[in-house]
Amino acid sequence: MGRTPCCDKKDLKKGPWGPEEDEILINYIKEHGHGSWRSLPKLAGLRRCGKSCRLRWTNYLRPDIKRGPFTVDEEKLVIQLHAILGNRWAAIAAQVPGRTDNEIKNLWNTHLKKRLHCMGLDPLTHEPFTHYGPTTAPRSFPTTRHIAQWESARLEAEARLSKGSLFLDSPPPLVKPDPDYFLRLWNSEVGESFRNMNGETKTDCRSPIASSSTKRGSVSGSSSTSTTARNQIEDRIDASFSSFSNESEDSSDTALQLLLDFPINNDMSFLEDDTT
DNA sequence: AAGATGCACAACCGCATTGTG
DNA sequence: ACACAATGCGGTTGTGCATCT
Repeated sequence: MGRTPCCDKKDLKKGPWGPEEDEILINYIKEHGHGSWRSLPKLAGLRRCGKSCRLRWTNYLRPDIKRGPFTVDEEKLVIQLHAILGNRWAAIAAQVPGRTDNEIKNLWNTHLKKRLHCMGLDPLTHEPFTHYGPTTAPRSFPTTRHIAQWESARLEAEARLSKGSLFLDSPPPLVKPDPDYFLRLWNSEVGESFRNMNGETKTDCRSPIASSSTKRGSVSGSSSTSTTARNQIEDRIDASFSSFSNESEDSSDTALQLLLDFPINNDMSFLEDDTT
């Protein structure tokens, strides 16, 4: 009754791939395509299971993979897509060109999750934490309605995604799936409600941008530099989005507005280094 | 200088889904 | 409709490197 193992575990190598193995795999796929992953290792002469070969190819060796650190707009996009799609890394990766699901998952688990947490948001739901006491609870904001609206938008996005089309009723002239769809969604009334809801929280965490793009606080750090830091961040944001807008030219205003509306802009205190 | 600690990333594991006979 | 195989996906772990104490 038990599931048959994906491969005969005997005599198979595990652990990190060596350069020779990479070369064998690349050459084989270049020449024959991957075909059946299960039979590939035997045909290519690799002592790996098919699963391992597929993973190595899709996460590392594929020629269209973009390596290097995530840009600010990529990170924003991942956060926004996560709000819509949840932990569906493959679906998120499909909207972030050149990035793999594994990479995005790692980014989320190592950086973005902590960042949302620092911003007072639940990384799972993107909602503000509700651990405040009864006296301070701003229960009046229409959380339930917003969540329902947001969930509705999310479900629609999922449905469209699953159909391979991300466009609304009147398709834009672009043929490719457009990340800007999510930006528009985020910037819509629903997104705005969601953002406003998030914006009610305060945080004293340090900058997500600084912490991700520099190693251990190399961004200058005292509270008196907050304006400078803020300007720097805004400059970087402008730069990021101007390049982003080159690909979808009508999105620049929306994207910039989106970013300016993003919760980090509501309270920039965490941009400051947390050295005390 | 050396050990401890934390972080980032690659890889593995097991379940879910899809395809096929 | 069912069983089985193949593949895809997400969660988790292992490892190497950088930084801290």
